[in-house]
Amino acid sequence: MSQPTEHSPERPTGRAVPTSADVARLAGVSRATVSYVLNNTSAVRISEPTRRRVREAAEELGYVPHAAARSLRAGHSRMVLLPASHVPVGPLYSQFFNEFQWALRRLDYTVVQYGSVGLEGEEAARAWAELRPVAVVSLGEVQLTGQGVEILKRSGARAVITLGTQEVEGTHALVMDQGRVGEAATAHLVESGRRRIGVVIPEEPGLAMFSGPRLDGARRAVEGTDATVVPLPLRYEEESAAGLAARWRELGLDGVFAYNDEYAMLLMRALQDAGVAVPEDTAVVGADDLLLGRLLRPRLSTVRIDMVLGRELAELVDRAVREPESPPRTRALLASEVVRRESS
Amino acid sequence: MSQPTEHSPERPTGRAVPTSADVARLAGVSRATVSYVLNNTSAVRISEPTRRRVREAAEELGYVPHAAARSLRAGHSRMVLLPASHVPVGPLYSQFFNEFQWALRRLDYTVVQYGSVGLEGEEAARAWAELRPVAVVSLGEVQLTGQGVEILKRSGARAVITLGTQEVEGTHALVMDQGRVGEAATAHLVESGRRRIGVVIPEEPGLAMFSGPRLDGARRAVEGTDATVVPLPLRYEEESAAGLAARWRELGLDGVFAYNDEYAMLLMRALQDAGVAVPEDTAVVGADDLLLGRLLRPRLSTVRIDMVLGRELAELVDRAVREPESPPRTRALLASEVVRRESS
DNA sequence: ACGTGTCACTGACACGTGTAACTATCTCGC
DNA sequence: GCGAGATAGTTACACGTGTCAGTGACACGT
Repeated sequence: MSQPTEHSPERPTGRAVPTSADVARLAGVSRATVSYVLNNTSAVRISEPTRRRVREAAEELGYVPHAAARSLRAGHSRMVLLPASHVPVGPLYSQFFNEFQWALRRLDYTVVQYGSVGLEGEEAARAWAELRPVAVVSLGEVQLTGQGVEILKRSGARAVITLGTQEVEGTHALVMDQGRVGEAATAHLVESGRRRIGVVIPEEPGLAMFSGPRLDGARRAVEGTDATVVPLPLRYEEESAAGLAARWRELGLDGVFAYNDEYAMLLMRALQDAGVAVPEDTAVVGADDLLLGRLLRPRLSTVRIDMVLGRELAELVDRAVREPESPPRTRALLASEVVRRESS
Repeated sequence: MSQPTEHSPERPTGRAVPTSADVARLAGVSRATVSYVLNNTSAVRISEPTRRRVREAAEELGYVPHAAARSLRAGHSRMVLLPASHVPVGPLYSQFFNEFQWALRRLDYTVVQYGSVGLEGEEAARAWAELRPVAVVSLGEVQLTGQGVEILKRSGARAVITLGTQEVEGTHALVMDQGRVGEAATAHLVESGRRRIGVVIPEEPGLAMFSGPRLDGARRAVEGTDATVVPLPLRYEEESAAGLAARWRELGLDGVFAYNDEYAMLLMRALQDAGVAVPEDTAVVGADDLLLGRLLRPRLSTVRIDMVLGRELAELVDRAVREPESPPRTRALLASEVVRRESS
């Protein structure tokens, strides 16, 4: 609109985006030469003076290659696609994620997190396939179906890796066996003499994927014993916790696995305020081994979870890309270990 | 280097990825017709039977358009690029981020988070520019220079928006004035009669961007009063907090702004263990208003921060894209308010 | 004089898509 | 019988890049 001294009717932005042809023109060489120089193609020899002229021209024009055109021509990209997560994730996951990105970059992949909020199943798979990634690493928020995997593979993806709570047909699946977390926590409570054991189920959406298997694991742990398990819906709010604590005696519970440390802290405070002694009347166990859990009195017992290493996962991706014919393998993860402190 | 068994020169995957030409062949029409049908181009009329044949052919082949080719032809994309964050961020930020993504998708943009871990300044800008995004929203981890902004704009980006702690030349800048957080917290302490006020500075890397301005704000708050400010380096570990608490009497502090609620909880526990009464001997104020802070005894006083709304930011991006000639505006953010509880 | 080889490049094509310009066929008014 | 207009398509080009095959120019051995 009001740029001072621009009057070219062509481009609203004023000047066009420079291409390799512009660089070639300015350097007085052919476009092919430009490509050879800027990509350091070893099969072709270009004299040193020419190389310099090309580099200087590129610098002067501020030339940046067009990634889309490049990968169109090449027929493939080294892009690894990660559907962007929309679950509020903790620091544990955050650290894993950075490590993973860093490792992939080391292996010369381009990591792209693609926001597919609001898309589901097959539709999401199609949106991802449009980008022609060489690999897709789904972190479990979007449930990938066998159909979706087929779409991705047909679009040229050489590897589809899922990191979630269950196996997906046709993919390299890293299954985080959340059940073992619930099992370990509950077994610990049973061993320390508890008999009626509550299991907190967060009411927040998006966590069912974790809480379900954890509850199943808890049930497994009491099989063959005289202990029983009681599911306890809970919202992450003080009122909800207070309401639950008020019904505690009537529920007759003497132990609780509280999903994770945050819910455990919330519930433990509510119990104490309601006059329930921890651990005497009721033992409380969380999960994730957060630092904050150690600050409470009594100190919170927890389940420490060994997350998969980011570097390890990156190597798996790389191997899967290089050998796309190797059959997809499923691997179980999530070694977990009870850390007993004072609340149990 | 050492890939073991690569000897198929043509296509390792066996069958090729279907293109619109394949669809055209199967449907017995021209490629243009396929494009018109699949894009619902309104300017051209295609009969209903033909439309059906094309759609069925596309379905049968599992055709998915090639995003790179498409945006190459179109000359632009509706991609908004977000440099991926590698700061361990809290739930507050996480929520904002999801809202932002969702709102942008509503406006028909494609959100891509690009992992530029390990790249810096101009190099990072160049990597982003290769993707030819229509807008770049930098969330502050990577410091964008004026030079970098120039590269991006020359590559066709119609808007560069920075959300950070300081303004960047040539961009629409949303400046989160972290100083006001420190100022509000410290002013509150001064008003309640405290005179020697500690300000926690996390030693974790990546947080300096926030802690520095907060300290400055604290200093501003004591100007013209007889109160003083003492910086307190602290690692997010129990030992570090215990060490600091052990020196408390010798430091002679009677109030502390602990950077945020998590550090505040850590420090408050250490102080109590060291025999320092809160709030009688020392008042403690955190920031972020986490639920967990309300669980402690005494309940933690804090600074509630009104984050920018994701939807609001998305609309700003959209406006900037549609009117690229409008001059970049800088806006200050971060209204913050002290929530007094029991620890101060 | 001639084949062979090396050096330093250039010409031309292909990747997959969107769309402006064109064509062929049919209908209708007069 | 014939131009005008609608209908239903098709042909051809452009986007920016990588790379194969070719092309002069020159050197060298026989």
